[in-house]
Amino acid sequence: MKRVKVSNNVIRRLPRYLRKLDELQAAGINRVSSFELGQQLGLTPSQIRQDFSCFGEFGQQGYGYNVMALREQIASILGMNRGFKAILVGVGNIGHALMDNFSFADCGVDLVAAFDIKDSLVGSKFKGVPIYHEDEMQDFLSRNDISLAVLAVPQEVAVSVTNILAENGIEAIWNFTNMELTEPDSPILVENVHFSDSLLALSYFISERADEGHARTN
Amino acid sequence: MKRVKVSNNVIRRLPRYLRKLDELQAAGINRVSSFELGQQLGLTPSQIRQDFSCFGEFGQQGYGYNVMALREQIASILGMNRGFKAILVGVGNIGHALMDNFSFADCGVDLVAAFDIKDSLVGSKFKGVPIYHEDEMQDFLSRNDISLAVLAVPQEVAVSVTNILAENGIEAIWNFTNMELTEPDSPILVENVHFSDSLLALSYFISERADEGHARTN
DNA sequence: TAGATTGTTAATCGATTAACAATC
DNA sequence: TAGATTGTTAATCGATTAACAATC
Repeated sequence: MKRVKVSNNVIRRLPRYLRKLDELQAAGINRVSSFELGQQLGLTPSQIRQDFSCFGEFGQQGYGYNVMALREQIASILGMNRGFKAILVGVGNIGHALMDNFSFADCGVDLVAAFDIKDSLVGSKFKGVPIYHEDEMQDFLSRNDISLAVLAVPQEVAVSVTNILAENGIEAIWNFTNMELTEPDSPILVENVHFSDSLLALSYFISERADEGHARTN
Repeated sequence: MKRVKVSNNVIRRLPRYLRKLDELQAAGINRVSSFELGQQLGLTPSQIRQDFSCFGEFGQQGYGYNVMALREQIASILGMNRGFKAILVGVGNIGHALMDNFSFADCGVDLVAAFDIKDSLVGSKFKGVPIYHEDEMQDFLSRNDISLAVLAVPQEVAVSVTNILAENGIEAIWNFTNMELTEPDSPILVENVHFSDSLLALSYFISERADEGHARTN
């Protein structure tokens, strides 16, 4: 697989391609052109072909793309079949909701354990995932090859937990706390899920439309 | 306030400015330059000044920006003081986690009601927010000026609920289902929170680094 | 006043779009 | 073969960065 420097915009579109291809596959469609894909995703055919060409040649002239084959290529590019292992730190509401509703497996990620400090949780299993005490985390990490930590602890302890994770070889943090964890020198990858950023952007768009609508009636 | 067409990139940075300014304010800092702000956010001073200039002149030559004043300007741009009202549809794990952990008020949004079909929930209140039966939603919407719906229902009913919301004057949907709701012709604003897209992007970056690291050792 | 820093204009850089030869 | 559609190169467009006069 080619591994040239790919822009962030392209990478952020890959999961959207994947979802759409899954949808097409589920609908029994096994062939798609960049034109059709573009229409359904609101992108130009050019852009889609450019995006794919960052990683190789997946199509066929005069035909387009095989849905299943393209889906597998993109899954592979995203690292979905590398068997990355993850732990969940913090089994509060958000952590619990993730365990219950979110399919890590569908992303090719193996959630192997969860950690919390609450006695009522420690020792139990949820959907097959054991919940251990956070004191055991360091030991667990040293004995297992964990790439990823899902951080869903209270804000107050977010930074200290992050330090423990970083010291114990975690490569990436999927951050559900509202804390900015990215330290300039740290080699750890952080992907933030800032609910408020998302809601505020939406609030902006509602405001914008309200103002436009008002202007139009004047 | 100026309302020129502002690029999506700029809008997505506004909530980050807001968070950083809140942080500075909490730390008792009341003055900041574009240079300092840039350092802390990993942006260039130029970009920050360009971003702000889309909306007006908030700084002062030789001084920089007053943290509190700038914070209020950005809050206002984001529509945080417009008193937008929201309802939550679906009080499962995710919906419950949002009610419990997420501060709508901090985003200037007033969560006035939640809806579900579960008898054990209907009629109760959670953190002051009443939970009604989904059958009452249409009636509720007709009698209240609700801008925003937080969609946290099971995937199977996402589209049908969206239609009801659209027919009853909802302007925007904050979408926590993994369904693609954006219909080409629909005037409703949709902001998707796709957990899987976020995790898959992270998975890509871990893979990329692993490959690079491997290449480096060769 | 001298120093600092803005807002804005111009230059650069990167991403998207268009065009088209290659080819299934 | 003729039609369709790719992968890629060139053109365009937009976003970021640099520079600097204005001014606090």
